[in-house]
Amino acid sequence: MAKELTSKSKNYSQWYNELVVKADLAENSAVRGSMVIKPYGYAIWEKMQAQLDIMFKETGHQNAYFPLFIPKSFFSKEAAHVEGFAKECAVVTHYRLKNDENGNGIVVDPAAKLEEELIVRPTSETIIWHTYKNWIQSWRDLPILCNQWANVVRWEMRTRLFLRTAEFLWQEGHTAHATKAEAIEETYKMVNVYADFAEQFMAMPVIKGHKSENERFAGALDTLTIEALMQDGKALQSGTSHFLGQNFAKAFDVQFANKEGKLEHVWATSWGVSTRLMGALIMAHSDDNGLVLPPKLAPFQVVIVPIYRKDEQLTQISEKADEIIAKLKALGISVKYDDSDAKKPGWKFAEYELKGVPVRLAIGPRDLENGTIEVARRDLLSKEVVNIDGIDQYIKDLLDDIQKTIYNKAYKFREEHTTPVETYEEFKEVLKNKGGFISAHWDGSPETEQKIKDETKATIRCIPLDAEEEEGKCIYSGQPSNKRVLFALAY
RNA sequence: CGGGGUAUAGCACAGUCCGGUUAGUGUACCUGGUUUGGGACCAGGGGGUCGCAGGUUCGAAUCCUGCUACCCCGACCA
Repeated sequence: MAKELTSKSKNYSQWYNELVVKADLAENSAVRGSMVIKPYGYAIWEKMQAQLDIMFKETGHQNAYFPLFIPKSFFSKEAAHVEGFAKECAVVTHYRLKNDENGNGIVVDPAAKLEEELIVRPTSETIIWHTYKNWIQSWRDLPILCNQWANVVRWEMRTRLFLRTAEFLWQEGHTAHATKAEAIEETYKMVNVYADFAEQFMAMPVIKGHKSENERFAGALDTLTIEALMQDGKALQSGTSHFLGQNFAKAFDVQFANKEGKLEHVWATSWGVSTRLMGALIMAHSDDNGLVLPPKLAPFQVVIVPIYRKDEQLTQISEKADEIIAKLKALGISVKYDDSDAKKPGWKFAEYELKGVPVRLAIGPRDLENGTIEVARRDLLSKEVVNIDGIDQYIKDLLDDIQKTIYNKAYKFREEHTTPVETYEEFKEVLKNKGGFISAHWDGSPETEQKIKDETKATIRCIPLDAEEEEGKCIYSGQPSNKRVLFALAY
């Protein structure tokens, strides 16, 4: 990593890309804007998936799978939706290749043109609602609470590793309800699941809130979001939950017979989080030595590095290490023992710091003599020598403490970088010199938000769910406002 | 699509302005030895169509033309 780059550096994306690559998480692939997720990075994603999946099941959802390809005509059925996604779709037009007669290698066979083009899903509302039409006839068929783990493709003009790749992995929940109230309740329920996941597992504090009209999902009546603050003062939308009203039910003609025997359109929600969460995790916690992973999402929570000169020493150390590993595993702690002879201890120390392993244990001849072990924690970069008796419980407590400490650090950072302002001058000053969330009054009009965006690049990240009623004046127009909203520069 | 930049070993770069030995440095890699409590040291070794295609020239990584890819800044966005 270049020395002048730090986590506070203005060239944050460069620092981030360096870290991501060096931490062995991902790299850009041969295809523009898409990524290869390397094994260590994918292990983190699997941890996230596993936990989210548990939380979805706990809230009554089931997994299902829908097609990758969506007929083009499906997209035109919901006007706002097609408007939102038309500009960034990958389109399949042919189904066969052939050898070129002029010797130019393999070419697309013009004879194999598809009758109707297929869109590689940018999101699955359309294909799913097409399917739901066949699943729903009566109020007895509702609700439908499905989630899909899948990849989607959005042909973005500009991409950024993890945060905005052309192809990304995500989950998308799609639910169908008999009543408006039940659908709205579902929308809130899932944004709460996301917030709990972010805070309890990613150790990343988030603000729950409504998106403004300008930032709302294409086709939604309301979009709830969790917004996190990165260390460079920019905000990242980390998950969204949409109340879709009856828009998709009407577009795909999905009606059910209610208890009175009358036909009604179904109410819908959709919600999703993506591999962008990986980017959030990295950018929220990393320091100049590399990743800092919360213990609950680390592929392994503890690494043991033996320090030895001779093979006999390694044998003795390994015996001790095996005892410790057995004890730690009994407490549900994941451990890697790195007795590889290929690298020296110093190299391993640096490497596991880069990878963000929460706790590092080192055992050498000195420890064998004294009955001790060296314990280093990644979040504080501190280390101490402790007695080996009771080490298992000691590590368990330490992991809990690290999880909390990482969260508290991020929380403190966010509190220190959330600034209430009263005037537009103040707004611009804070935005330029301090960054972070800016809490300000807004008149509620899309025009005002657009003007502020044009002039400062800052957008309304959300209207917080817990915003207090408060008389005020819009910082831009001076019109009356009854609550503050959060502005920030965003990724 | 607009504006700027880059393309030379797995990676990071120098060399290009001002053409001229066998294209170089760091790192990584291979072999041997000494090392191992914070990214070791010594010695030896392998690895290059200098992005692609033309052109100028006795001679091109270097000059000219065209093309392509990537990066950064905008418009777009989970």
